[in-house]
Parts: sequence; structure tokens; C-alpha cells
Amino acid sequence: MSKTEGNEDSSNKEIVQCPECGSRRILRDYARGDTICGDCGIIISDLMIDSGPEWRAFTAEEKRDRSRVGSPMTYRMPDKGLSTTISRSDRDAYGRKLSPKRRAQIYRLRKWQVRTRVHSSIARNLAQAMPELNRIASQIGIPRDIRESAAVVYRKALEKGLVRGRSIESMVAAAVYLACRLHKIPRPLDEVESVARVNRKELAHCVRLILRGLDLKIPRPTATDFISRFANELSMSGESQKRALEVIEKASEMGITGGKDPTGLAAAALYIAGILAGERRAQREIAEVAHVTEVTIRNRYKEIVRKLKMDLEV
DNA sequence: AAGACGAAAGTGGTTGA
DNA sequence: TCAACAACTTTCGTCTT
Repeated sequence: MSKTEGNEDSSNKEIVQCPECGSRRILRDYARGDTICGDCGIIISDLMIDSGPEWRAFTAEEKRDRSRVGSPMTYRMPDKGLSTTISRSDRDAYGRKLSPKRRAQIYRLRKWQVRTRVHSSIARNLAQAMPELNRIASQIGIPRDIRESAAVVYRKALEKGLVRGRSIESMVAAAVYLACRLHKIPRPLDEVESVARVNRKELAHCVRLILRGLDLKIPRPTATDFISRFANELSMSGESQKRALEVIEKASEMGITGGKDPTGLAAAALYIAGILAGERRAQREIAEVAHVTEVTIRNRYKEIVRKLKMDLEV
């Protein structure tokens, strides 16, 4: 049966209404070549199933040449809908039982068919996730190599099926966050949260999901990890940084670092170091870059001074 | 006047039943 | 799942430089 009757140009129809929610606010994402509903965000062009052939014939000759059997191609399926599916049944086309040897062969074929399909679904997900990752990464300004490992983390999570049921964006954000921690330049969760359109709870959930699912052994960020970044933002010298690190080391020897917010500790150490090195910074300034309050800096640094019996001739 | 201090009440996350 | 808990924040009045 020819599939070419009466459907010339059906694929050229302009989309004016969202098939999901009926909205008429239709947006075009030229960068990705998608047509998107302005209200529900669904990708319409990807969902439209064109019942006609994907080619057009202008002459009778072309029609004859191009006619063929099979469904039209659709980009909705990773294999463009052209694949043959190997059935699970253990009988052949005539209903006879297959020999054990043959059955094993079919089983192997089927396994690989399923596997390749999974792989392409991963590729499709990645195609969506990677631009997102780049966006988040460049907005909070993280270097290329960390992006790379964020991508690796995300891919692993994806392959483990951890992304299923969560939004791609939140998982990408979580991957970025974790990659930063892996590289010892942790960014606060809120910073990632502010550029990703994900609420904190969801983001934290995803982070834990990945941590548990991938068995990542990421050392918990310590105060020392924050020193250089904070010091740079405060334009404090290497001398101050060195002193701050010493302060932290002594403090942890005294066992007063456990359970405390490492950023608060780093902030307090920098405050003390600033005084010692003669480049004092106001608690407010430090609090700002460390994303903690002055009160926390005060509490920490009071405690350190008390426990270490330091003398700050101010 | 700016910065530092500390008390008190409030908030979000962890832990253990 | 819920309540208790510790750490941290917010707010605000006071003190110091």
C-alpha cells in the first residue's frame, strides 16, 4: 500500500497550539531547533508524530522511486523508529520452538539490542544536559577541568539510572556542586542553587542521591580548602593565608573544629590572620565573601583565641 | 561613625526513636 | 515520620576605637 496519498506538505504545517495544554504561546528555540510551548515548556516539535513520509515527491517518477514500506522516520525514538525489535518469545515465525543453541543466540542479540538502545537514550539525555551544565558552570565561573569532571559525574549518575524521575537540571546542578568539591574548591550550595532553577531541597536531595548511588568518596570540605579563595577575594597576602592555615591547623589539633561549619572556621582564621599580619579586614567584609554572618565569625574566633590562648594585641 | 560585641529568639538540617 | 538538638542566622542594643 502506498503511503503517499493525500498528504503532500502535511509536515509543513505551522504549529499554533500546544497539543499538551492547548496554549497558543508557542516559542521557537532556534539554537536547538525546537518548538516549545511557552506555558508548559513541553518540546512540541519533538512530540509531533508526523504520519506522512519524511520526504516529498514532486513528480510521479520520484514517487515511484521513493516509495517504500515502513513507518515514517521520527526523531522521537533514538533510533528514529527504524529498528526491528527482537521478540522475547522462544518460538520462530512459524510457531515452532527454537533449538537451545538458537535460543541462546537470539537472547544475546536481544541483549545487545536493548543495550544499544539504552546507550542512545543516554546520549539523548546528555545532549540536553551538557548545555545546561555549561550554562551553570560558566555562570558561577568554574574552570574547564571541573566542568569535565562534572560531566563525568553526571554521566555516571545517568548510567546508573539515578536521573530517572528527577529533573535533568537539578541533577546537573548537583553534579557541578560535587565536582567542585572533588577539586577541593567547594562552592556553597546556595551559589549553585542561585544559578540553577532548582530549589535547595531538591538540589540537596540530588547531591545525596549521587553520593550514595555512585559511592563517591569525596572528602568533606575542610576549612583549609576555603582559605585561598576567600583570601583572594579579600585581596589578602600569601603571608596572611599562611597564618590562617596555621591557625586552622592548631585549632583542629585542639579538636574545636568538629561539627563546625568549615566556612565559618576559615573566615575566623582569616580574620585572626589579618590582624596578625597587619592587614585586618572587617568582620563584615569577611562574612560577605565567606557567606556566613559576623556573629559566626565572632563565635569561632573567640573560641579559637580562648582555646589557643592567643594574644592579639589589637 | 564604623566596627566589634553579645544576648535572645528564630531557622533549617541532622539524628535517633 | 516526628521530635529533640546543635550549629548557625537574624536582630538589636551597647561598647570601643
